[in-house]
Amino acid sequence: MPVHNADIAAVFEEIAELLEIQSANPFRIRAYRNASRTLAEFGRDLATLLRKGEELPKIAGIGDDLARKIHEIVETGTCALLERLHKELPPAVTELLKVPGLGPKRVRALYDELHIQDLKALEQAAERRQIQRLHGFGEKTERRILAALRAHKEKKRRFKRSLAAQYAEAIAAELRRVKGVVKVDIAGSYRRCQATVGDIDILVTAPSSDGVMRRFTNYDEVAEILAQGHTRATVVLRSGLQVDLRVIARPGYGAALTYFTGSKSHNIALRKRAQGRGLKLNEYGVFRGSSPIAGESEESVYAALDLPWIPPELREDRGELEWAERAALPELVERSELRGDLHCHTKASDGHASVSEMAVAARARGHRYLAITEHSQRLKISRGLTVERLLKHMDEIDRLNERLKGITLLKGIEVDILEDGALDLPDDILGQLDLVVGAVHSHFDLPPARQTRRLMKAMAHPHFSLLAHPTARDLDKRPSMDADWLRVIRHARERGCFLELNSQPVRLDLPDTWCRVAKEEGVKVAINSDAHSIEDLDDLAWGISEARRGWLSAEDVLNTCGIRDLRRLLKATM
DNA sequence: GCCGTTTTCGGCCCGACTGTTTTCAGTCG
Repeated sequence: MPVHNADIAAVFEEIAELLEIQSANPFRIRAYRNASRTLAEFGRDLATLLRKGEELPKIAGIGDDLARKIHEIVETGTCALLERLHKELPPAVTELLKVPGLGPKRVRALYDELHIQDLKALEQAAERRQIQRLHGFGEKTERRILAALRAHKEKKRRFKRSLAAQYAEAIAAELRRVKGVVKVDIAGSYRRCQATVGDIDILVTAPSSDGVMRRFTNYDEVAEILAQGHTRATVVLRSGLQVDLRVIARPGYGAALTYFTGSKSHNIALRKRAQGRGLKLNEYGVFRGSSPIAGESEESVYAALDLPWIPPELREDRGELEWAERAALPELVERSELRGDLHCHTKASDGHASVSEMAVAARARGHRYLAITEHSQRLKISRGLTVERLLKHMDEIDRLNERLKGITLLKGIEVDILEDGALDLPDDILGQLDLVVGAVHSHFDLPPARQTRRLMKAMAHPHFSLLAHPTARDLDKRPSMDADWLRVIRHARERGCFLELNSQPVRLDLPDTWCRVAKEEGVKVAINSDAHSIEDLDDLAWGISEARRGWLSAEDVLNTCGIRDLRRLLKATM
């Protein structure tokens, strides 16, 4: 079985959890946890590297011991330490840690006292009222465990950012109306523009917290109040979305916003940096001893640590502090820099507007060009175009271009990439188009090697321009396809073709981490709406957010070019 | 277990809230 970085990361995470339950040295635990996280996001596949006989690259947080264990895991799929821990503690106990309210200490107590080692045994013990009798537990804790187990069965869902926005903005607006409130910000992963969010963090600046707390907990969408204190409260809305509120006084606003924007690991990195300068950073400010030296704005916080302000989208502890220190952070792409859109549909296939309606709407949004890219014949459910219908459609676009002012329509197609990597229309037809957008709509779960070959074969086609929604992920129901994405990206560079970042809120595909790899590999990314209606043209905003999270600048984005440069770049692919 | 313009040893991020306590440990973000 091939071992991926994610598998190595999983072994380290499990070791961390088991050590935690054993009350091992917390810093040793942290070392495994940090390593797990680093590896999960590491760009190059370590197993492949080692198999080629290459040295393990120097990775921060991986020392001699963990490097040895990586070798071991790559070779055997597991490691001796994990096996030993499994002998001391049943593997399933780690799932108990996922129950809210249960940490390592309580899991240990449950195992030692009641021999509970999985969720089922936990539920039975709670139902029999055995848990409340344990030292350090009580009736309330037991009830909470039962409730959490029930919620677990329903599975806590993550919300697409576009959906969370509707709930979050409404509650923020409500809090802005409370008397005395100075400022309301939505922080957390929402502000960092993550594709999905697990909960919402709202930060309120107000001289007194009472009115805000009252309005928050009485908000009519609140289904349950999980916690409520003087400065913090947590509720669950009827939609299932959890919302955390923090109220702070004015002076430390910037420090609080930084703190509650996260990410957690970015915060930790910042605090370490503060510490290295003899300072202390917390949500109230930057302190030398007990005197505050910064915190009124985010800029002041970063400046106190000798850093420029870092855009929220980059705050993931993916090297942004080092790049900021060298003043080398990218100038992130903005919506206003897009000159056009290279993927949309009309009534001719499964869209809702006519070609001319889409053109006029795109022009009104400042676009200088719009590629019309209907589905191809195989996708019958979307009324994909046959050769005959496509030829007719191309005529219509030509005629429209003659009378349209201020925008150019490009003739394209979203052609299906078939299971074997062939394209769903004949070469001579594809050759008559301005661009060929290839897309996978079937066979998402081929073995990775076959999936990779399929994509590379499609991209090698002489008329191929752009790979649409490359990983085919659906944030509500389907993970990214398994393929060797680094190879696919490098193949795009060799072929001179491009990758799409599809802006539909449910896709946001190419995902941020691969955007960054594409940038590093010199492959331009097209940020497209894949609009099926006029309103969908505005989805580009979501795509821009994902692109910014992927460190993309205007120069890394294909459709920031003017039409002449765009045609030249597309020509090179044909 | 990692790491070093204070250190190869001795550090390693910080505070609020809850429940079970009777002054605080455990958990969470």
